Amino acid sequence: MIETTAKIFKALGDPTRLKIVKLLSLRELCICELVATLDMSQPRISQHVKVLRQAGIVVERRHRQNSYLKINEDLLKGSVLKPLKSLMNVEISEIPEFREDYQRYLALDRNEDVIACKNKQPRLQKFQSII
Amino acid sequence: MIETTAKIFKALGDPTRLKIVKLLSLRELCICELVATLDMSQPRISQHVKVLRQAGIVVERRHRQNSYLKINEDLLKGSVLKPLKSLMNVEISEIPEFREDYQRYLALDRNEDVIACKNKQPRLQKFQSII
DNA sequence: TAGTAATATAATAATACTATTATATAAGCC
DNA sequence: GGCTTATATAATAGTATTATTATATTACTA
Repeated sequence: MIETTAKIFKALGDPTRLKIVKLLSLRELCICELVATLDMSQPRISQHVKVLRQAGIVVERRHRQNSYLKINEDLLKGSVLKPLKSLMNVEISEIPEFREDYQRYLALDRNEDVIACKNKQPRLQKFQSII
Repeated sequence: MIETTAKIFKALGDPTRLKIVKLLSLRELCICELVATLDMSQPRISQHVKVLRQAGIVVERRHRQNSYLKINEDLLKGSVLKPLKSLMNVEISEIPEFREDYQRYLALDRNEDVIACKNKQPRLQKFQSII
């Protein structure tokens, strides 16, 4: 869950890949058109597109020798962020990657064995985990 | 614009930082509480928090020696994605980083000087750039 | 079938990230 | 002032990303 979400954000966290995504929002383009438009080397484009594909951000349509790319409709609907939304909305106790962390958090929260800070400080209210 | 957007996504594109964000969605926590909860070294937490702060994802409140962190309200409102949304919604011709790229794209689109692919292929319809 | 176009992959060099250990700073407390 | 706590920064080693050049694959085309 954490890994999958991180992968999507990581894929969007690069200027070249964001440029590709923006161009694909205009229309479907093939690799060589991206190469010509962005004036970058073909392997460079191919490699970045691969990252975007593996993160499920763009989809590929093959026709003859060409590889036509377009944005995954989900991204256009704003639902790329579904993984982040569910990460933020789901109960932390139900997230496998937090199994041990959450136990420590609870202990700390109850001031039990895990004593993180010696001086107890005023604290803002908890807030709900809606993203 | 591209760089700023990439920075935000890059910041969220790391498992440790996503864990920190999720924990901060429970409540405000200080560095040492994050250290105790995630059972990671203090410099490791501090460095990741710095990245999140610089991307505007978390905000810091200083009290005595402690550094209390909470999620930027904007993130909770779902508007971290504002930069991505505006990137996707704004006219590409108005994005400085695309100045030269867009000229090449137009030429290619009109089949002018930039000849990207030799064989012209059937093409999906353009679609609107709504994310 | 030889040649070319479109894309993919490999090898590599340069750079950037991550986590660690060690040390510094800064704010209390005795 | 000397000690402790909380956090920051530096130096470093290991790893991962990025872009390049060179080469391979795949699908036409003449």
